[in-house]
Amino acid sequence: MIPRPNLFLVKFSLVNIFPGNKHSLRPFSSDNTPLPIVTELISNQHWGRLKTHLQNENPITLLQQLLDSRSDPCLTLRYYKWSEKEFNISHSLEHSCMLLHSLANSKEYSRMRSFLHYFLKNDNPISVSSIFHAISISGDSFFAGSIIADVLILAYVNHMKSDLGFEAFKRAGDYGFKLSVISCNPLLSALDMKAWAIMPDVIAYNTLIGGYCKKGQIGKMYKADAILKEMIVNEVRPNEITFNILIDGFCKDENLSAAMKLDDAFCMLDEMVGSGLKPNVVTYNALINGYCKKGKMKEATDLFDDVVRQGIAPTVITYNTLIDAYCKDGRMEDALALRESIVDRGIFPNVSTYNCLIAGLCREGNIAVLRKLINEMQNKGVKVDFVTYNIMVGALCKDGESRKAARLLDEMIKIGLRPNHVTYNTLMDGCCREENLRAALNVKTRMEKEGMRANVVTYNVLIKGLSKKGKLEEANGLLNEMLEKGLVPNRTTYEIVKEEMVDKGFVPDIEGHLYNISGS
DNA sequence: GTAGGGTTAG
Repeated sequence: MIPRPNLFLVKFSLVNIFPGNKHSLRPFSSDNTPLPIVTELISNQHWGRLKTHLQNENPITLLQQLLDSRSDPCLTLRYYKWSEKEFNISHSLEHSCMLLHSLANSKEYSRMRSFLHYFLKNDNPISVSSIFHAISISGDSFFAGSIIADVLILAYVNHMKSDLGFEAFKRAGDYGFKLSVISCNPLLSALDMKAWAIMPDVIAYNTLIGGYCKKGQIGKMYKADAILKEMIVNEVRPNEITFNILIDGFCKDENLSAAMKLDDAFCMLDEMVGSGLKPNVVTYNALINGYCKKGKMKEATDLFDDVVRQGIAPTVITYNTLIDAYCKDGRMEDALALRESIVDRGIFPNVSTYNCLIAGLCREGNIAVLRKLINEMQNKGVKVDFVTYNIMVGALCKDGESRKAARLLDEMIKIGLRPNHVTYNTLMDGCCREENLRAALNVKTRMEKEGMRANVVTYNVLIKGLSKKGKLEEANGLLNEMLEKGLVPNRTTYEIVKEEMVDKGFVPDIEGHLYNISGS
């Protein structure tokens, strides 16, 4: 038997392979403030200790640093509120808007709502026009600005200040922010203009349908389909995007009784064509991906040929879908050849193309080609991203090289790439596999120091590691911590620590979702 | 919950 090559023999340092990345070195935190320590104190609500830390510092400067350092906006929000109360200060309008922008970019809509509620609570005398000025200068995302305006109007209406809400409505128009039915309907009702209430438009319906398609429960597509019918009844015409969302949803629905069929997706395609809409490359990408993910490579390539015959130009995503499928099917030569051939069609492999191939080569343990491919990326000026690092961290962990994987984590931070949950969770899993529980727990501490909160996967990995080594008490401690933090355990949690979960009153329902019979 | 397709974690 040929021994599996040790991945790290390649001297796998993406920085060494990518000298170009060295120039983009960014400091992780400012030199004079130990930001990770501060974020940890905020995260654990150690306000007394934080106050000691702040003795010689301006609380406003710290807010500025938290905002500048891309810290978790929820954490920054917590500090914002605490510092206002503790030091009896009011943070500036601009800082408040910066925080709103970062909450909007993180899709923390309910926190935005409560923040604006808090902001307007004390009969805030700041004029609507100053607020809009601050919104426009404190962030560069037009999209986030629109959401802030939306939530602001809603907050005015909820505070019985519909005159100010109406003023904000007009200002939003001046700045070109796009408002939604979420704020406009309540505003119009407040102004007793019910007759003019805005019907949800195609974008609102598509958003709603997309929301159902993303959820993983049984019957989600039934509900999504019901909304399609509802929009037609309300005389809102579905467009290409509506059908693309639905087709993609059906392709990814794992709960269909006949999992190997793609009937529903193709019924949708018929309905789309029947409505006079023309399927585009996005439609076919979703269908090709559906075939690929169900292991039907023949059908996938036939459909691809059909698309080309129709004169629809495949995109890099079409090719990435096929390349990834070849890789996962063990057909690395086909995958590599396809990546070479697309250049002739004027399509250039991007970082995702390389990520698919790198993941495939790692699975095979084909280090020689892996090294060649990474050189090629460098020559073609395609920069590695955090997914590339996540793949490599995963590969090293699988090889029992979690310490080397940890070095890659350091490296990615050094070159200014931000690790995500996948990075930390993968590394923790690697440490657990090597029964190095202390290292795994250290990774969790580190992730929290950097302002990233542990998620359900984090806890599942650690609880599994601890239980496997018989440390049931500690595992139970983490399970409690997870529940205290308001995280919802899932099926995996249940499978790992069934007894403890049952003790706590959790039972899975028919769909595998957990609910708590003790009512808490 | 702020409209669509591809790559990474339990």
